Amino acid sequence: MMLMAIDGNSLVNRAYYGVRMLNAPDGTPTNAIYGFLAILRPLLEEYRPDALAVAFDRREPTFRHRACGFYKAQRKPMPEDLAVQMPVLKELLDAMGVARLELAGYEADDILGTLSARSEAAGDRCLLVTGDRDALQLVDGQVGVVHVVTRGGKSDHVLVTPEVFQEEYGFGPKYLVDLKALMGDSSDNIPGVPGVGEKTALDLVRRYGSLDGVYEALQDPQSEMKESLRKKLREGAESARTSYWLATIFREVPLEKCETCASAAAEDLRWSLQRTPELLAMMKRLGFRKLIEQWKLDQVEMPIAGTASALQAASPEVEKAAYAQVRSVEDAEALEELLGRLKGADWTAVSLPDGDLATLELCPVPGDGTVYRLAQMLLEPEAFDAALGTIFSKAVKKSAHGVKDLMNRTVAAGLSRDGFVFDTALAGYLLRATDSDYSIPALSMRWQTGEDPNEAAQIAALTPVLTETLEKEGMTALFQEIEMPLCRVLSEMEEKGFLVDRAALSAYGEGLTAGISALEEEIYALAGHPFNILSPKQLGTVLFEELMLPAGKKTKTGWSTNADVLERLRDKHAIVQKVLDYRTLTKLKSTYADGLLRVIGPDGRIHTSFQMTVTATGRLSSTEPNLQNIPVRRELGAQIRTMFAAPEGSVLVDADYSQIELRLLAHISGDAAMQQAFLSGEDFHAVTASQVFNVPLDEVTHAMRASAKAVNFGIVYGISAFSLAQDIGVRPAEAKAYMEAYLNRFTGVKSYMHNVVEQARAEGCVRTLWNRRRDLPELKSANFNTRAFGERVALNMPIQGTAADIIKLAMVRVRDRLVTEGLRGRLVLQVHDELIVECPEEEAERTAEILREEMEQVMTLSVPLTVEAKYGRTWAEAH
DNA sequence: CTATTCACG
DNA sequence: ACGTACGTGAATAGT
Repeated sequence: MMLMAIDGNSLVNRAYYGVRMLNAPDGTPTNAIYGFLAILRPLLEEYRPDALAVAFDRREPTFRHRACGFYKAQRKPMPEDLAVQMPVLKELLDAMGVARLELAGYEADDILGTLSARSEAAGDRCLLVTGDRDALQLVDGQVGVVHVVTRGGKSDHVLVTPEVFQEEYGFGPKYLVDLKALMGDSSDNIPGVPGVGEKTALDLVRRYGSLDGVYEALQDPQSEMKESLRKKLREGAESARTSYWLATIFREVPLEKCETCASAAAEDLRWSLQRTPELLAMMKRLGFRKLIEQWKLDQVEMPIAGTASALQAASPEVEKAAYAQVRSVEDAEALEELLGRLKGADWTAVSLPDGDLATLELCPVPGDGTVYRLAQMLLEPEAFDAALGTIFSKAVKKSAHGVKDLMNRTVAAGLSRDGFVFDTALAGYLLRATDSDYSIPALSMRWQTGEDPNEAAQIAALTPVLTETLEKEGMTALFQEIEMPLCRVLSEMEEKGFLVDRAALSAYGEGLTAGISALEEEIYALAGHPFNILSPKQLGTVLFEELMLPAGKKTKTGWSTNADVLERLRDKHAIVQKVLDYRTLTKLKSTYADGLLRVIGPDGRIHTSFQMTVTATGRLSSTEPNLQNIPVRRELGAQIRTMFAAPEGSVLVDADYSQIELRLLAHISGDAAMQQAFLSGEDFHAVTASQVFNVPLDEVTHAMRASAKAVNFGIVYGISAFSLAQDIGVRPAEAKAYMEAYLNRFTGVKSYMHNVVEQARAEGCVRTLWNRRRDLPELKSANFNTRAFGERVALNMPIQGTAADIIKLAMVRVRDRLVTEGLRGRLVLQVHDELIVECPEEEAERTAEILREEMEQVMTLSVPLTVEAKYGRTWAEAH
């Protein structure tokens, strides 16, 4: 017997924020309800519980509120469009026959705690489903928590067992309460011990076992604890006790008093899906066609017939939608038919409905629109593997959604990356680079390709529409010659990864910790008391109220405490420099030392993901981790680059474009003087300085060059005199004079700035040299700031975007050159104007040569594109 | 979740 | 008179 108990409020909140917008046919919002079921369905399939219950919070104050006035005192009310969905969800659960538990005075958490306690007592297993980490305190031998998380906008879940918890926290689940008593929880208004954050609290519980253990150790003068921490713990003792009580989930809720459910005995919570006409009617009313299909709810009416026809017969309002027939391929004969169809088709839409290669859906085109579903489970292993081999061969041309990621899957399964000819996500992105959602439903909405819930069918419908639109926009070459080939290159780079010296990084982190502790003590001493230095709010109070330093800029929530502001205050008080240093060190520790250590794979390498559909300009981005923002500007941070290395016998070759954006400005604007400056081969910023300040080249000072450099960058970004003044620390009038002098020397740039904005206004978009486009609705805005922003973007995007086109094409060429010349070097990283290849030592020179050649020759411009290529054992050495 | 801060090109 | 540079991602605090 296994009971699954769900925290309804927690799940519905995740669902609400996870699903953007969704309405029933009658217009009422349904996103939270849909999201709830979308999270629940895979859980039911995966864990197959015998019994099911959903617990909800009630509006009434709980026993915690009664005892403790501030508990969740400022809890925000539920958003209106979520609140209206709650009764509907409950009605739906009733229609599904799922037991619903709620009781005034108790939170859903407490009901879960009680159910799990009772299950354990009865010797039953129990799975608690929640998005709330607090419930992890309930984990025990027979009690697991399915922790629902949102990753990258998608809902996912992790089964937390005692072992998993121990591994992650370093102590047992029941001490989670002790942890929370120390660190507090701002979202629940649990204060904890002021000044003790997550790090300290974790360390304390690991070391002393429990809250009691910590306070016993506090009594012991022998125990190793810094005086500042002792002070915090002493002062926070009472708060910690209260927090402990608040954080403890109550496990003896009188469920018998619950009015929404006749009995909470496990036997009476037994559940299996009953396909009733009432449930079907309700799902239709809500417009959940996909769920009706997935749960086969319509089988109550037409048990055998295909889903599409059943729906059409049952529901007049969906009659228009002729959904694709989905055929499950379950025997050799059906497989034969599918392979025949693939052979006869020009191309085939492919999708992985479960996100892995265990299930494929294929829609051959041209064809009769049938979607073939191929499931590993339903076929002989040999037959399934052979089918995969054929499908992912070069001969079968495929269109898919997110080709790079699909390639990662195929290659991990020992299959090839060949034959991908179209990517609907990538095409959708190229056509509208500023959209935020390129999911299949979003694309089919935008491109009006119908409402078929089947992904493969949608890909098949979208592919020709997007192909034509790309052609019409003149973007076919960009798509075919740059973006599609780049999928393979990036997939290979992600697979290879970048080798990191784990031990060195770890030691570096230890060093930072020492520095951080020392600074912390000094800052507390200077402030006169401990506080959270990383909290802008608390820091602002200390600096601007207690120490009475002159407050500068404001943010919408209070005083600004950013580095710009603090640097101006550096000489006013000794604490300021220490705070700046503290920020630097904690940043390096948390984001880089700890952050990178967390993602080093078993192969000792970091495998970043490159995002191809994120930026508005055409650049790539890098996530989990971001390897495009590894420190370099300051020495301490740049040390991290010594830990990115090549393996023994290999080197890293690092090639970067020199001033590619300014060269593109010179080319695109057609400014003869600027082109001449680049053709002369002189130091460009110095030449600019000599022009702007009207002095001979050899009389340009460092300061003049620095100012000219700032102006150069500013021009590329569409700067104002005010911001330039801010940047280089002169008065706006002076900055304005620089800019005027600059634009009078480079009149081509001046007219370009004017023309590009004019053209953008006329056409509603700007383009790169490869016809990558960005829409600019901002230019038509009634808001001055929005319009000004649009103008700056109009100036910048063609430059930044062309640079992106160029390096992407270079990546494809470099990769092909390395392969066709039989060299063993492979790209490992791109950082916007820089490429890094890892190669055997003996191929270093040749590889550097190829990088330089391909990068420089990728396009012929009116100015040379120059590349500097170096190599070394580490990234620091090679750059 | 949003806001702030700070790392990169 | 407005408000003040383009493009990103991650960590943390606080709502």
